[in-house]
Order: sequence, then structure tokens, then C-alpha cells
Amino acid sequence: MINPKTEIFEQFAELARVLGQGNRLELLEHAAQGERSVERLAQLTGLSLANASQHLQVLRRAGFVRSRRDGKRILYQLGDGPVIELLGALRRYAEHSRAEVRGIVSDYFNRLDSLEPVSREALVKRLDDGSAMLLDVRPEDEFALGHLPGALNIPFADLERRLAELPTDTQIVAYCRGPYCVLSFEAVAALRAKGYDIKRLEDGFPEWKAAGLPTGPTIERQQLTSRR
Amino acid sequence: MINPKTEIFEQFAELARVLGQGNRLELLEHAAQGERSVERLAQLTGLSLANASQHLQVLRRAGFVRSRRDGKRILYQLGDGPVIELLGALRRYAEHSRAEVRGIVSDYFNRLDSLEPVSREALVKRLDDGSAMLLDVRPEDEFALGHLPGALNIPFADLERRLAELPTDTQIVAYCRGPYCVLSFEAVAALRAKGYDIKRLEDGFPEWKAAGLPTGPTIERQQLTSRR
DNA sequence: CAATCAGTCAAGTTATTGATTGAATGATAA
DNA sequence: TTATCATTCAATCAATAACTTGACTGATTG
Repeated sequence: MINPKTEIFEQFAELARVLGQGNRLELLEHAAQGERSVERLAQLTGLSLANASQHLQVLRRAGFVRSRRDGKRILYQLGDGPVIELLGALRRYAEHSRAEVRGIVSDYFNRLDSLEPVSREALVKRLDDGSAMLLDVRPEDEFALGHLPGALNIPFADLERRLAELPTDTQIVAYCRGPYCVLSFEAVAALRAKGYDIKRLEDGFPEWKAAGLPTGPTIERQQLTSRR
Repeated sequence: MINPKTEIFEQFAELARVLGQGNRLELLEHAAQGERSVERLAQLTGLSLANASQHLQVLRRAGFVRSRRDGKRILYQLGDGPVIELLGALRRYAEHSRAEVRGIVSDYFNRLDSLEPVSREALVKRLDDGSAMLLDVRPEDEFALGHLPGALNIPFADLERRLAELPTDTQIVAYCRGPYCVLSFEAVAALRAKGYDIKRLEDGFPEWKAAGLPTGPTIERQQLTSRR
């Protein structure tokens, strides 16, 4: 090694390059929800199986995800380094300096939810004094792999049918996969249109978990995934 | 725009790609020290002029640096988004998950400085009660563009000649450009060998500044750079 | 033990990227 | 105004990356 400093920068750059691909970031977000098979991840992102597999291996080599075998399938989940923190820093930087990101966010998301989201701290306080209830609009399987404590799960697709389960006298705080997850934006828009008092949680499940906060009862993964 | 989420990930990825190149990260570190001309940055990194110029433009388009003209030269400095924070997150992730990084750090740096570095908080406390003095081992021009308050500047190259200026009864805390800047490691090793009680500051000047802490009297840039 | 299923690997194509060279700007100095 | 200096632009080439296709591997299931 001629120059250790150059060498270090090269290492950093290698990691950054792994994040330098939209499809990989998307895979990473899905893997951050809990364990997922390659096939599932390929579906979720719309990538071909081989392509998703290859991207996942790139992510794994960089430690962003880890994998284990369960029967004939291989399950990927987030690695155990400060991945969420790194992605958060990237997001915050992007929001600060890329007009495009701000533009997309405001053009698209803010059209759906013009009101400011609720922070984690504010949520905890409101839950403590009973002035709000938590709504998880992710699909059931993601919910089963872990969720915020006390959250009610109504997948976005089922919302219309299950309105009866929602309180009309308490504020609702909805969340899903992360700051850019479309589900919670749309849930808020849909329910607000029906007169509910509903807000969006600023973060999603992965951020909550990464912050070391308690997560709801997690079904044993072993059981969940080896059954079929 | 078909899918705003995909679009956002693509934006993030674009930024990550900009950081995905060792030379750019190195340029960025130098630009983080203060304003620098393209020629100077090219020298510092050993890149050809045109190449450095092109990399700097890539960095600028992503907002990591900004530039202004001063006479016939163009000066680059760090952009005003949370760049240092992002780089810090990248570094922390790398240290956590890349054996190579840990290896390089321990093989090379720790050979020079086996003792744990001093944190910002610890430094402030020691400076307050007078139990330590601050040593900035960067070149004079970098020091002039900004430094930690109360620091004594002895560029690494001059250390041997200016030993008389250093106290033998107080602990010395040395710092330079950042966590991986070689100067402070070598200064600590050199002075410790001579019997000085010296430690390394965990961070460097850019991190200090990014944390919003006060920096030493900055010479007016206008004056400094248009003179010649 | 064959058949099947989930994922990986290897090879090839096309598109991007990084570096070099030399010409073109744009500002100052003679 | 011309000459000079610092930087950028444009063209080029080699290296790398993303995606596809089809063959391969390893673990079940019949």
C-alpha cells in the first residue's frame, strides 16, 4: 500500500458506489422492512430475478444487507452497521441541496399532504397522553415482521373496507416504510378527505428501529418463513 | 415522471455516485479546509489540472463544493449543505463494516498512535481548565483560513525546528485536517518519541466547524487570495 | 433418485465513467 | 491590443457497470 490515505478514500468510494444506483437503494429500502426472499425483492422492485440477485450480492459484499438460507430460498435483510444512519444522512443532504428532490417531494407528496409530519418525539408524547392512535398502512407480512408498539395494521389496500376500525374522535398518526414511502402519504390524503383527523409520521419503521426504540411483537422469523 | 419514488432514489443515487470516486473524496477533503484554487487542489491530490477541474465540476453540480472567481483563478470551497455530516456517516459506516478500513487504520495509523484520541467534548473541558494546549499541524495557509480558537500553528514540516515553542509541562492536543489526516498522527508519534505528553484530536478542523463551534480569527479571504 | 424450485454464475452487449490531450475561454498584465 | 495565465471544454480511448440470456448448483418434494 503506497498511500494509506488514498487507500482509505478508495474504500469509502467503493461503498458510495454501491449506493450509487437507484435500483440498489430501492432494494435496500425493501430489505430494511424485514427479511425478504430474492424473488420477493425482485417483484417489489420490478427487476428481473438475476438482476436483483446480482444487486443484492453487491449490497451484501458492502455489508449493507446480510442473507441466510431458509430451505430453498435465501432471505435478505438489512446489515447490522449504521446503514440507516448513512441513508438518512444521504437523504438529508439530498433534501438540502438538490432542487430536484425538493421539487419532487413538493410536487408530488405535498400535493397529497400539505401538512407537516409528526416527529418521533411528538408521537411518543401523543401516544402517552392518549391523544393519538397509530396506524400502520404497510402490507400484513411487513407488519408481522415488526412494527411500532400498539400500532393498528390496516394495509393501504384494505383501508376503504375497514374504515369502521378507525376512531373518529382521536387523531390518527399513519406511518409506513420510510420518509418517502408513498403509502402513508396516500393514506393520509384518503382519510383526510373523509374527515378523519390524521397526520403522517415523519419516519418509517426502519428509522424507528434504528433509533433503538421498542418494536412490536415480532413473529418468530423461523416459523414465518419456513412455513409456506 | 412515471414513479416519483423511483425518481427520488435515482436522485439519491446520483449524489452517491459523485462520492463514489476516491479522487473526488480527496479533493473534497482538501476543499473542506478552506478556499483553494484548482491548481492548488490539483497539486495537493496529484491529479492533472484538467482532471481535477472536471472532478471539481462534478462535485459542484452535486453541491458538495461551491466556487467563486477571484481574478484569474477560481476558488473552490465546501458547499453549504450537510456535507461533513454525510461524509461522517460514510466514514462511520466504513469503519463499522469494512475490515479493510479497520485494517488500514490499525496497521498504519495505530502503529503511529496507539492511544485513543481525544473527543471534542473532552478537549473543550481540558482547554477550559487549562490542562491542555492546542496544536494545529497543518500548513500555514490552511491555518490562516480558519482554525480552532487558541490553537498554536506549527506546520508539521517545521516541528523539529520549533520545539522550543511547545510546553513540556502541559498536555498537547494535536489536530489537522480530519480523522484520517496523516499529519496529526505523525506529529503525535514524533513528539511522543521526544517525551512530550501529546494526544490526537479525534476530529479535524472541518468537523469542528461543521459542528457550529467557534473558529479562530479568519483572515479576510478577499485580501488573502487576491494578493499574490 | 429424478423433478422441481430458488438462486447464483458466466458470457456477452450496450452504456457510463475516468483520464488524457489539445484547443478554447475569460480575466488580467504588459 | 496583445500576451499570458488559470481554468474549462471537446474529443478520444480504455475500463467499468448494468442488464439480459441461458446454463449451473443446492435444497427440497414426489
